[in-house]
Amino acid sequence: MAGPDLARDDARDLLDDRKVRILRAIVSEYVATGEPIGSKRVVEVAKLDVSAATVRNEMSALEELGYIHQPHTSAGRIPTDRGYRYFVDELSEMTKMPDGPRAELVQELLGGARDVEDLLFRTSTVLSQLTRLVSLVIAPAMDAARLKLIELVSLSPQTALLLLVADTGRVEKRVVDLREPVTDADVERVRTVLMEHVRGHRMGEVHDLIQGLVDGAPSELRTLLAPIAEATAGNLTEEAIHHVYVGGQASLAGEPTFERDQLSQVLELLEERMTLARLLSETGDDDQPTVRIGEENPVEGLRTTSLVSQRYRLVSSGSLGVLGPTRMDYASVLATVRAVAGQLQETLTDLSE
Amino acid sequence: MAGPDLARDDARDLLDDRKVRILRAIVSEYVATGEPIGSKRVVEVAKLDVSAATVRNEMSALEELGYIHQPHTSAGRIPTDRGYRYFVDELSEMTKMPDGPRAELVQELLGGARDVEDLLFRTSTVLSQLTRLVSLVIAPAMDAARLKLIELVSLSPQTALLLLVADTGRVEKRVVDLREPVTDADVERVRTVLMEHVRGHRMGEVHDLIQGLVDGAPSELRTLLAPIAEATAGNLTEEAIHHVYVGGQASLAGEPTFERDQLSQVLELLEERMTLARLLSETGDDDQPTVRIGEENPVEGLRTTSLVSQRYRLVSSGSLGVLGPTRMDYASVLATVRAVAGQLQETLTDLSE
DNA sequence: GTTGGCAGACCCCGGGGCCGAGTGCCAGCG
DNA sequence: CGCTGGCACTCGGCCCCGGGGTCTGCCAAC
Repeated sequence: MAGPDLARDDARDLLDDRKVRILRAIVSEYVATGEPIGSKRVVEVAKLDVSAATVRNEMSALEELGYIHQPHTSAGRIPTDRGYRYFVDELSEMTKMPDGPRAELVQELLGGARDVEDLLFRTSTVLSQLTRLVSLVIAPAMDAARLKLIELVSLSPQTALLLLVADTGRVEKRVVDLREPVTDADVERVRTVLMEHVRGHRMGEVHDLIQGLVDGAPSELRTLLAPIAEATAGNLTEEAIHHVYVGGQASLAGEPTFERDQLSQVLELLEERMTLARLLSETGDDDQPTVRIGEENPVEGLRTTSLVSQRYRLVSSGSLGVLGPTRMDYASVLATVRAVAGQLQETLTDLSE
Repeated sequence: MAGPDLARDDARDLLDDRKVRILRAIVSEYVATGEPIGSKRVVEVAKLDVSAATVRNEMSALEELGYIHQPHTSAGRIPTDRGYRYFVDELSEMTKMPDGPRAELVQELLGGARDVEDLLFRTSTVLSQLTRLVSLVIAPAMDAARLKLIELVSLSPQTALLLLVADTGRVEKRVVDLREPVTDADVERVRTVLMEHVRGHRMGEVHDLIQGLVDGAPSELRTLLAPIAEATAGNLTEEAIHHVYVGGQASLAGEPTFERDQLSQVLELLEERMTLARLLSETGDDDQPTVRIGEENPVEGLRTTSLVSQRYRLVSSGSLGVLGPTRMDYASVLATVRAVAGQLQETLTDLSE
C-alpha cells in the first residue's frame, strides 16, 4: 500500500530477487500446465532454499501487489495480466532474444509464393502453425508506393476494368461503370492520358491527379474519365481492410481457457476486418514486437486474450501478429513473431527491388 | 424388414401419410428447439386425432426404418440423417420453393462491389449472415475465360510482374524471377509479342501458347520468355484454391450441438482451402442446390454437418454454399442459397457483359 | 526473517435418492 | 385389426452429502 500507482517499471523494481524467482516459477509453470500453482510446487521449481511457508508469505505479498491471483480460497495462484507483463517487459529489455525458427521457415515462406498476396497468405499460415495461435497479417498501406502501371481494359461496351499496379507488386483493380457505350479507340486514348499523367506518382495521390485530369479534359474524354475518378475515390488504401489474413482459428477452439461464448465472441471479432486492421495498425514502430496483454487490449471482447504484433517495413509498413489466450509462452511467441516478421520483410524486398 | 435396402425413393413411398406427418413434426420441432421430441409433443404439433400411445407405435416403426433415433432409452426422438433426407427430397421435388430474401439482398450484394473478388467476399458475408451458418464461396474456374490483356511490368532489374486479365474481370498475377537483369526495351518487346500471340485465347491454353513461343523465339527473347512460361505453368486455375471465401465461423461456436473437439476439427477443415474447393466442386450441375447430410458427406470430420451448395454459372461455373450442423432448417437454407446464387450470377453477368 | 504445525476453506468426485419425461407393452374396446 | 388408456420401467438430470486432497493463512517458536 506504500505506493499503489507506481508506474510499471518502478513497481517492478520493488520486487526483490526472491519474489521475482517465485513469480517466474508461477508464470512458467502455469503456462506449461494450465493449473494453479501452489507454494510447494514453487519451492521445487524455483529451487529455493526456503520452506513452503516462507514462499506462502511471499506469494501473499505478490498477490497484494497485483501480480498473481487465486481463483478461489485454497487454490494455487495464477498470474494476472500484470504478472505476465512483468516478464514481457523483462524480455523486451534483453537485447538478444531466444532464437525463433530459421531454416524451414525460410523454405516455407519463400517456397514459391506467386505474388504478394500469396506471400502474405503463406505468412499467416506459417505463423499460426508455428505458434498454434491465431495469426493476423495485414498488407502494407499503399499510399507511399509508386504507381508503376495504370491500365484500362474494357470488359463490355459499358464496363471496364481499371488496373493499378504499384512498384511493390500490389495490384488494385476496380470495375468501372462507364454509363454509356464507348469505343475501343476512346479507351485507348484515356489509357494513354492516364499513363502519361499519373505513372510514377504515389498511390495516395492518384485520385486527386485523375480528378484534376477530369476538370481539364476535353468533353468527350471527360465522360469517360469521370467514372474512373470516382472509382479511385475513397482511399485506395482503405481497401487494405479486405487484405487481413487470418489463420489458425481452430487453435482457439482447442484452448480450454475459453468459455463457449467467449470463443464465439472472439471468432466474431476475427471476421470484422475493420477492427482487426485498426488493432494491428496500433503496433509500435520499433523493431520490438508490441505486446498487449488481457485488459491492456483496447477492444472489448479481447480482454481475455493477448496480442503480440510487429511491424514489417517495405516502402511503407504493414504489420503482423498472433492472438491467443493470455496464458501463452511469451518468450517463444515473441521470438517467432519477430523471426517471421523479419523473414517476411526480407522476402518482400527481394521481390520488389 | 420386408425390404431393407430399398433405394431412397422407394423407401419413401412406403411411409403412409400418418407416419409422414409424425416424421415432419419431429423434424420441424427438433430443428426449432434442439431437444428430443416425445410422443405427446408430436400429437400436439401434428394435430393428430389419435392418442400418444398410437404415435408411440408409429415412432417405433419409424425408428426401425431408420428415420429417427433416440439418444437414450426414455428420451424423445431425434431425426437421423435419413429423416432429414426424406424432407429434403420432398423439397427438391416441389417446383416452387419458399422465397428467399430479396430486396435487401440485392442492395447489399450489388452495393458497391469494387471488383469480382470483392463481390465474392461480400456474397460470402451475406450468405453467412442470412443463414447464420458457415458460408463458402468459390470463384469460377478460369479455364474457359478469354484472355483480355497480358502485361509485363518490371518491378526491379531482375523481377517483373506478369498480369493476366480475363474477360470475366478476374486478374491473375505472378512475380517472375528473370534470373538476369533486362532492359526496359526487352520487356517492351516481350510484352508486344505476348499480347500479339495470346490475347483472346482461353486462359487454359495460355501456358501452352507461351511455351510454344519460347521454342520459336530468337535467343535473346528466349531467356526472358522462359521464366514467364514457367510462371504460368502449374494450372493457372489451381490458383483458385486460394479464392475460397469463408465466412461466419463464429456461428459454429454458438452451436451447442457440437462438442468442443468436433468444433475444433471442423474449424481446422475450414482452413484447408484445397479440401473446401474439392468439396464445393462436387456440386450438382442442375439449378437445384445439392444437399449432403451428415454421413453422406465425403469428408471425414464433417459427418455431423450438412452442406448445402449450388453452382452459379458465368463463362464457366463456380459454386457456393453453407455448412452447418445437420440440424438446420433445410427449407429456408435451400431457399436462401438458391436466391443468393441467383443474385450472384446476375450481378456477375451485369459486370462483364 | 524463517520455520513447522495446524485449522480451515474449498474443489472435485462419487454415491444415493428423487423427480420427471418418455418409452414399451399389454389387455381391452370398438 | 387398429386404437386406446394404463402401467411398469428406464434413464438422465439434479440436488445433496460426505470423503479425500490440496493449498492457504495464521501462529507460536526458533
